[in-house]
Amino acid sequence: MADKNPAKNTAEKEQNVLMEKIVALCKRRGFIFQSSEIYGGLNGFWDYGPLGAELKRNVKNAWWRDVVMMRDDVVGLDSSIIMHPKVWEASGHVGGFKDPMCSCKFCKKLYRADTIWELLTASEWAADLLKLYAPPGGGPATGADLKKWALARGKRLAPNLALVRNPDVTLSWMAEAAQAGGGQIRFTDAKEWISYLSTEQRAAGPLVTPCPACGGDLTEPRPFNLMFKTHYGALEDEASLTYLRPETAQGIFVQFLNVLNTTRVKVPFGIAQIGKAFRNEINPRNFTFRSREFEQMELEFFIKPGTDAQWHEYWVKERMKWYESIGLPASKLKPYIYKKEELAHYASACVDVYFDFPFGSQELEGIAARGNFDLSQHQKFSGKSMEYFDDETKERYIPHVVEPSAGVDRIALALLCNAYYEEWAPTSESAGAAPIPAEHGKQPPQGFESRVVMRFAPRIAPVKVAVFPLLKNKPPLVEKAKEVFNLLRGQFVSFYDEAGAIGRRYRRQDEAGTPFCVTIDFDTIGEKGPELKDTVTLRDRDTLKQERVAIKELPQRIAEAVR
RNA sequence: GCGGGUGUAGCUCAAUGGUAGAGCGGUAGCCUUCCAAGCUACUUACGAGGGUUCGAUUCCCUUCACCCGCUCCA
Repeated sequence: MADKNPAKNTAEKEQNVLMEKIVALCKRRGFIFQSSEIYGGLNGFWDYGPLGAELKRNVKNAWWRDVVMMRDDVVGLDSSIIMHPKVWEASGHVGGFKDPMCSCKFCKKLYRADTIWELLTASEWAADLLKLYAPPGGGPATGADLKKWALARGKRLAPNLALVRNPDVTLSWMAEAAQAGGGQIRFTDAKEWISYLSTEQRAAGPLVTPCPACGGDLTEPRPFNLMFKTHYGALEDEASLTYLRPETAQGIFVQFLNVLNTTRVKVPFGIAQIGKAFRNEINPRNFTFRSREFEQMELEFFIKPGTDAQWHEYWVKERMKWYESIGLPASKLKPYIYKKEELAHYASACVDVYFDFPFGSQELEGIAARGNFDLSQHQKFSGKSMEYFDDETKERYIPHVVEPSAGVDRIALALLCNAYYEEWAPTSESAGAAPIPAEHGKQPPQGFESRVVMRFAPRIAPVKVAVFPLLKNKPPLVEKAKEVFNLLRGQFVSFYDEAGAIGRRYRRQDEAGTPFCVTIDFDTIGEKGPELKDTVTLRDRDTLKQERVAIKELPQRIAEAVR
């Protein structure tokens, strides 16, 4: 393989450095901590600190407000994490949720067992070798042909294939097997033929499946069960085995009839749920992006069969708009439209919402048109009819469903990555100047100092407003500041700080992403006369501009900005 | 799961086979101080478990976590 483009390497390195800075800030400021850190941490699990908890709650509240509160056609649900084990048989998770994996004993590559044959036929060496399975003369090639291939093309293309590693041994056991079978081996198909040529010694075990990359021996498929097993009841026997839910969606399908019967909803309508889900990811990576315990926001929107395409399109648009409403810019959001062959057999369409993280473009949400697969499965497994009677058309049917399913933790991470910004802010000697964007690898000019600011949309910022007395050793200022703080804290997540120099307190709030800081000074307590009495400075996080505002106007000013 | 790297204070980084030091931060105090100001004091660390050794943060082994690459992502 040729060297990677050095420019790309540099860019990648910068992105890695950026991600490291974001992770460091998350820990330093109390957004995200490693789970069980004092015991050395636990791979794939993360805790949210005081600021992270607020951020995450804001994400969930924004979603609940826009998807449930503000709509006539969606109701909420909060189902249990542990459900009847049959739920997971019906959903297909028990059967299909464990992907058997094989790895190559030679080059160590890892494959999903059910994709290997596909990869093989696409690989250069197997495609080349397969020409000998059905040569122009017909029938599999002779041992001499195979040996010739092994010594020439095979050596280059598939160095670890048994036929190439040790052609004489491989071909001789095949010849023996042929003799024992009466002259010729009857291969059921090309797949089996390849497996024979991949097996150096038959006595050592079953036929070998070769590695698509190098031809080496793959291990037997090992099941990876991606669901967390647990037991209900105090006895840990087979009968009490169940799972922590790998998605919240099934709780919705399972309670479909109860919701239908208690809320007088009519198709089309949706059931929304926010909650934790658990998956034994093979390889957690990229900070909180792929965690083993995570939180989902899922909507199952039930529709009349045949209206799938239009509702799917509707929800894709709605959801893209929503991401912009919480401050993720359209330029970093991309829809990924599934190709026909990538869809599950029951799905008619699926679009993922991708976000440009520093570690690449990754999925935040999937919006799938799943037909009536889930309700049909539960009807089949439970024996309960999931049919809906449409009063208007007098039709009876199992509703189809469009499922927008979003990851709270991924969205929170996207917000953190998007908010992180380094710039050069004026120091006291050039106070009043506007901040300027930092230039990579350079020092700020005279009168400026670099600052890190989390530019969250005010709507999702963890803390909305911080209140400071200019000096803490002047009781009238402190008293007044506490009064203002108490005025605001009931309406907004607010923070009171009197420690250290005022500039330091501003910078602390910049790293927390607090959009507003209110400072009580000597004018507030009337030292400069009655016209400035009971006014404060309202400082804007992004522009650093200060404005003189009457205390009684503060709640409205802030409310308008954080709505 | 494989390969490579890393692990010393909250952060960044030192030193050392004889149990560790700085800068920044944090806390407290002084200061009529609006963008990480100044002065003073205080605070905190060798990821975990074994082994070698009189003695291990340092050498060896194991393990855990994090980062990078491969792979995977129903």
